[in-house]
Amino acid sequence: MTEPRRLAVLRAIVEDYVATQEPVGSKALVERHALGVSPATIRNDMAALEEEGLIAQPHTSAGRIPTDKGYRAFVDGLPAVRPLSPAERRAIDRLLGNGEPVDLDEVLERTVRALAQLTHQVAVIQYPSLARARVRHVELVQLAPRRLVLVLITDSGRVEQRSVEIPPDAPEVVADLVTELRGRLNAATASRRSDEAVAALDGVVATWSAARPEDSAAASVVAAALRSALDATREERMVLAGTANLVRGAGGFSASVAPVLEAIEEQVVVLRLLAEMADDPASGVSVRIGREIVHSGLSDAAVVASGYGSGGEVVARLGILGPTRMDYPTSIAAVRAVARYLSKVLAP
Amino acid sequence: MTEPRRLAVLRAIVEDYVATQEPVGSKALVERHALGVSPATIRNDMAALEEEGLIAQPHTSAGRIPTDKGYRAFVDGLPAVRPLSPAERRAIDRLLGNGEPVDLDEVLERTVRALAQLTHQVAVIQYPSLARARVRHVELVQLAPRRLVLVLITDSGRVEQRSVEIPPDAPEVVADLVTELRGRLNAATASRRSDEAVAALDGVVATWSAARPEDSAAASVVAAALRSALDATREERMVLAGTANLVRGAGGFSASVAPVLEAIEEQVVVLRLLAEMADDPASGVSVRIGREIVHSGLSDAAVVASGYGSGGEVVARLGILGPTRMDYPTSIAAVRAVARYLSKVLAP
DNA sequence: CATTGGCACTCCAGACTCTTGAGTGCCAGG
DNA sequence: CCTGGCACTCAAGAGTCTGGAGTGCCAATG
Repeated sequence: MTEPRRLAVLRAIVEDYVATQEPVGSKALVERHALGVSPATIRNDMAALEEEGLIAQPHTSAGRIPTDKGYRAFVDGLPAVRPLSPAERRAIDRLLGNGEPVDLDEVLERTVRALAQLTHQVAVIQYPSLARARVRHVELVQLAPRRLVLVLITDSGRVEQRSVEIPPDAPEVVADLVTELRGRLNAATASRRSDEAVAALDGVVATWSAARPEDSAAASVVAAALRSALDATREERMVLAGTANLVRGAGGFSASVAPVLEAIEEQVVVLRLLAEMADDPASGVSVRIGREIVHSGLSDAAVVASGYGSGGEVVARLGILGPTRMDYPTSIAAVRAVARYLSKVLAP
Repeated sequence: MTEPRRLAVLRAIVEDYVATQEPVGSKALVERHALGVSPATIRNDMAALEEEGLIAQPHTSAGRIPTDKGYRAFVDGLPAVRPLSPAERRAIDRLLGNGEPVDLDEVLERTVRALAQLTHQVAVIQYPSLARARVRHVELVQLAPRRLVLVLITDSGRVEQRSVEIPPDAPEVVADLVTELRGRLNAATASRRSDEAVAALDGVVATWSAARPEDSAAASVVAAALRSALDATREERMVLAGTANLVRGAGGFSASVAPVLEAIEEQVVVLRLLAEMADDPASGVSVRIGREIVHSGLSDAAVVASGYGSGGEVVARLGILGPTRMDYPTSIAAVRAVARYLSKVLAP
């Protein structure tokens, strides 16, 4: 029983099971794959694979299906990243190539839809994390006597907004106060990273309160809003597409899809999951399978993810989520390709 | 066969069917509702109701289920908007009451989640339409020699952003150019409604090109971005929650939920649907049931929607989407309550 | 004339059985 | 180490049966 053949058998089992969604037996295996040995031999290999916990049978005398561990061995044993087929390449071009991208939101929106369509899974893209981004400009605009809106622009082009309500016990703000406050905030935070900018805020409030004590309340609520906006640049957001794919191939998940949908709606879960996945240095892609995902509702899901970012630096992550029984080679290739595309588009 | 009793029978059928999800027969009906007549009488009524197309039997010798038309009659015959139960009121307070709303995005996000939880359906909130909003401020910030970001702030607090790329054959822009362009754009558009502002833009580009012909290319791409942002204030966006509810009560939809999920992901469909629903003046809520919705994938869905807006003026709509077999009284009450809540919160 | 009890009829759902076929493990022989 | 053969297992599907819920119709009744 040669060692390499056993892996070939595992690979064949995974491929057939992914394709047919049915337990695969020894006879079917030798028919569909040129393994050069008889079914009996395959049975011996299967027994060994089952011994190792890589495959299992749903019931006695049924074919075998891969376990999480089996998928893991399959993925780790993949020779290299499969290049995209011409059809896939065309599909990417078609989905992403045309039209002028008008802003970050739209680029991500379009890209996530493309990824979902390519892989037939749920696609997720995390917004570029801006912990390293620098403050470019702070805009403060008055909408009503007691109502302002604050807009934070970072050098990566992300825009955060906060509405500010002046408390009723403080005096109403007037235009030149807004102007001056805006000036001071910009002076204090411009070109700073968000953590530095937050630190500088206290000083602004202090000197302001000393100079114009009657308006200290207004200054502090505005500062609080700015602090919140700065914090948000470190906080994560995401965009999502392809939810319908979850129920489409209805047999995808063994149990119900409800817990999966719930986990997805609870975006925090997905973001945390993406964050804790470290990419394989060779392929740039990481894979989590079944029980490797700690979250309870996702125990029969798998995630394929990759970092992306401008200039080689990973600023955020994207990926797909689907049943463990998914086409890993295709998914990995698609995620990798889309991550590269997005990195290129976002490069300044 | 008195006319009012027939409506009572219809109401009872709808209620039982919604509760049990099973066809309801004459005997079960008299047991669960105090109708004061015998099953045989009910059967006569049922025959009449079926004659009118309000109910139907899945097969001969099964109980009856309401048709779309039956639900419609049921909804139209509802005595009045059911007041919220104390439990529901508490739930709304709990879900929406606490915490300072920091900005529009977050208010809508939180509200839509609450609505989904209250009704156990998919909830949708359309962003406030800003066709009537006025330009408050246009900000133009330079990120790189050929890269700008443009931010549009309206007096309703909505913020739109566009990134602007200066074409490589035009000269790079310098700081004072940005400043001057920003000034001219603000002068031309401030306090204008978006359609007026769009109209004024051409003038800006024209005078600018005359004054500084070498930078006319930069001016026109910036103007295009601003025009796009202004257009977007009229275009619709929406926020969504509760997708998991679609599959939760798995028997909800007769066929698969896949087409419904697809329609929802195609947000345009939902937005168009919301837009074409006119609220009943009495309750402020409108209902579309089954085939009344033209979209093919939604033929066994129902939508309960309501407008909301600050100061009595409807600026946008919100609603829920679920199977035709839904608890209309509760849904209508919840949609109404949440719409009122949101109107109050957004009131300046 | 609406209402009611009775009755014959229909038909789905679930339980039960049977059969089939794919698949397995093991063993003895190459 | 591979292979063919053989006995064994078991889920899935096809039939069959039966109970019960439900209906429509009709004659009787207040």
